[in-house]
Amino acid sequence: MPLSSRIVLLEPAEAPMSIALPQIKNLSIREQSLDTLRQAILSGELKPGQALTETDLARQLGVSRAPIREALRILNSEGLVESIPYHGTTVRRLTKRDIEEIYSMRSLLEIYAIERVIERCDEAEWRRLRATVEDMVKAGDAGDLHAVNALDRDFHDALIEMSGHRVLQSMWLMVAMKVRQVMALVNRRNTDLTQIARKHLPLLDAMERGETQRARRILREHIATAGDLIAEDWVEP
Amino acid sequence: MPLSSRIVLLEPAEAPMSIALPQIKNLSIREQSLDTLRQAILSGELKPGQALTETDLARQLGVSRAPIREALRILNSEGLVESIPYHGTTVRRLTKRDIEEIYSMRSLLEIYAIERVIERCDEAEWRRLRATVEDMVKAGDAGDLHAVNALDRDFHDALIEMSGHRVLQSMWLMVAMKVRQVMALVNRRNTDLTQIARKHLPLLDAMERGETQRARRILREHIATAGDLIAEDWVEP
DNA sequence: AAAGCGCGGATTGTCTACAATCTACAAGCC
DNA sequence: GGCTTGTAGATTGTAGACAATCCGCGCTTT
Repeated sequence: MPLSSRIVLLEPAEAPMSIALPQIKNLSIREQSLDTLRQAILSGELKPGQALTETDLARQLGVSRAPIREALRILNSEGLVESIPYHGTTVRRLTKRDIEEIYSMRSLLEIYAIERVIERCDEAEWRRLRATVEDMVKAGDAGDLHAVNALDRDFHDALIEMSGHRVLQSMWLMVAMKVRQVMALVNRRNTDLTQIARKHLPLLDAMERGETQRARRILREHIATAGDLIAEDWVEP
Repeated sequence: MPLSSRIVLLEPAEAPMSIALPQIKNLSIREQSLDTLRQAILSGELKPGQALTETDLARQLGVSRAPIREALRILNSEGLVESIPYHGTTVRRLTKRDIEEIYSMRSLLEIYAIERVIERCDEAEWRRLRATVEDMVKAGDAGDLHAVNALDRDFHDALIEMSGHRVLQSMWLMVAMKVRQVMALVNRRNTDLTQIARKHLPLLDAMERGETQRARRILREHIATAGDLIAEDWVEP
């Protein structure tokens, strides 16, 4: 038996094997169901108002009701679904007011985040942000809607993460999920991709120069116009 | 049998019987367990780090594990407990950093709330707020710690509710729970009750006069000093 | 003596069956 | 006919049993 190789495996920080080998994670059925359902709601696959019957979900996913129920309770406290005792669970409906509130909360949280980021961000992180925006611009020029969306999410998530505020981050998670859901439900017909991507440049400039007030103003308008555009032609059920 | 009385009961809107008869609410065991556990955590009865074993809880409450598990999942996504797969659930620990973050988030949310309240509050609501503060002052003078706490909560909850922003309200709920927990865990030795109660008066004045900037400053300092005082002599486990 | 090995106890994860409750619709009564 | 009342079907709520996993302890092996 090659003892040497075993010893290497036991050495804690010798070789960076964690990079080569992907983490093996045996997620519980509850977590898998949760992820699946959440993803389906955020992608718009499960539409607001749609009924989520425990028995049906369990049969579709090939599991029992217990883990499904626990997943639904979690989704309920995340505000993505609504449950009525002995009646059922449905994907939560979104009104125009909801959308306005979601975007105003997003504005509040994100502006607070960039104030903190401006104070504590270092050179490496600025480069990381700038690289993301540059990729976004490229994707916009190439007309790759999917990539622009993903990079836009990355950018704003990174902003929040860099704030180093975990409570803020958990609140952001809630709001960001709703934003994703809204974005998936609205049919963006006249969206100029290159425009969206390039809008991030002045924000990043202002932040990097430490011009807090200007950064605040740009971000506030950025989010407000986005929210207003969506809320405007939102069709209530 | 007195038939007449039965007829009265059957009349829908004749007599205001809904006032006489209290609503009967059959809360599920899950909800009852959830309320019980949450209350125990917020009151400090269940201390951070304490293990919450499903079997034990089920036996203590005289129910099965299923509803307990669902309650624990909800508490987990509320951030009050922490679960590790196949290992157990514990009351979430609070670090000094947590407390700083909680109070800074409270400040952010509540300042945003009063900005909205100043714009849209009407005469009756100002009276309601003022009455609460006056009661608080009285309770403070009487040295009734419990009453001051309850009225303080009422006051700040009312502010949030008056903002008419439901998403803000749901975020507030999360933060306010943590604040309650912290307040219950810290031993306030040198708290001047009359001082605390009277501190609300200038805030209310500034708001009622529409002096937004001044109201912001007062509230920010009010919350910051409270948070700093607690964070200062917080003993980490 | 120290590093692997396996075993037992404790805890969580999942499944199945059964009970409680709600909605809607049909039957009965005035 | 309109209102109450009862019943059927569907759905959620709860219970109890079993499986999977983790942890620590003592044992073996080198």
